[in-house]
Amino acid sequence: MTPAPNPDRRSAQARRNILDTTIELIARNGHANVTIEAIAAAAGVGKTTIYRWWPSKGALALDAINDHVGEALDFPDTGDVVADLRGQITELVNLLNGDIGVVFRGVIAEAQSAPAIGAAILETIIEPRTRACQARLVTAVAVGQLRADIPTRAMVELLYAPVYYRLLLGADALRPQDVPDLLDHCLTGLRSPAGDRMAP
Amino acid sequence: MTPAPNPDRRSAQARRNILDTTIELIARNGHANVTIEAIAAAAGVGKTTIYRWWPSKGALALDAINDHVGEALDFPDTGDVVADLRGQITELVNLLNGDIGVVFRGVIAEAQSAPAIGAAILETIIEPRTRACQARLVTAVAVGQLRADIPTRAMVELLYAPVYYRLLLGADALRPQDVPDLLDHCLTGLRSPAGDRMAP
DNA sequence: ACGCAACGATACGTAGCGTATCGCTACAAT
DNA sequence: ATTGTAGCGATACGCTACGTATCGTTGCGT
Repeated sequence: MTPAPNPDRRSAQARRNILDTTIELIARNGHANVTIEAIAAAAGVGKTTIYRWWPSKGALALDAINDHVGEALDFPDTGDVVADLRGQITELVNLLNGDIGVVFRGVIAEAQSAPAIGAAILETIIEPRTRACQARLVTAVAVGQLRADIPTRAMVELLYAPVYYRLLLGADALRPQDVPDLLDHCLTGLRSPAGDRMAP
Repeated sequence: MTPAPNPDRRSAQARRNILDTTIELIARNGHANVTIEAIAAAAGVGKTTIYRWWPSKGALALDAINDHVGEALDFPDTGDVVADLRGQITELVNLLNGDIGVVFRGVIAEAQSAPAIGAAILETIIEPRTRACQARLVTAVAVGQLRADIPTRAMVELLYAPVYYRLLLGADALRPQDVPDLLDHCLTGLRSPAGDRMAP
């Protein structure tokens, strides 16, 4: 293996240009249609520099996402879990409807054949926010706003799965204004409150 | 454009070999790690033959999926919508946990940067089964088993989104034995039946 | 002033793309 | 029976991007 480079001597300027250019190029052309050489050229950087710090285009794009999103999407606690979820999911939907959404789709795509990328997505994006959401749900369960007989982990998946389903498999994007209904359906359930009146 | 080939003179043998080999190779190595040249070689076929009938690896893989799945995953109607959903979703989970799951993940991945593939997935896989599910839900609504104030389209997404979420973003696969609980959570909802007892 | 390591640039061999061009063969029309 | 047609497998082609190696250059710490 090539000797590891020294992060202390790393050019902050080159890193910034690379991360910004990555988002811009992928957002415009799609992940699969952007080459590392093109990113290097557009960023005014030697492609050696990219390969020195990132092992693949997917890893670079994932880094660019995390750099751009930063501390956004943190979880509030107003006491009303429905309002908190509505706010957070709406914010996520807005983010995914922009440039970040295109880049994220590409990274998830690459992860389907590259387990290392999948693990990195989970570790840097999904898991931290899942845990934050779980923590919020735990307090909601404690005050009786949510059922206590469902693992909060399962709740998180149930709430966010439709967002990612629409991102990756939907005919069109989920709109922010659709979030309240979506949330209500998850919370109230599909079963009729009237019960089964099939047989007379 | 190259003149369209005549389907009547197409070699059924070559088509069979290509479709079977595609599933086999992608299931073993992952979509991104299989080349059309490798499929042609393993199928004992000239790569010209593949390019003559399929425009891309994604289109070929999608065809191979549809060929292998065939009429499976049809929708029963036993009168009990919960049992019917449980059976159908379990069947889907089993399918996605096998070779088809690997191939499908690859096709969805390719679709993220290739809108034509995405449209083809919707048209040949998602939409027909969504409509079949919707039809079953409509009868369930009619007999009072499901709420009448949620569009059946939204219900379908709510039920199936967690399956695809786990397929594409999960740390590990959804097990068939997890389906009943998942279904119950969707049907009953996350909100506590006791109501909010936060403030004394 | 010096040395080191990251930098941008460039060259390189390799893999796979998608197309073109071979006879060869199976089948349909005559 | 003969002939024409068109899909077939094989092979060669130019091209693009990959990922690595190797330059001289530059900027920073000592």
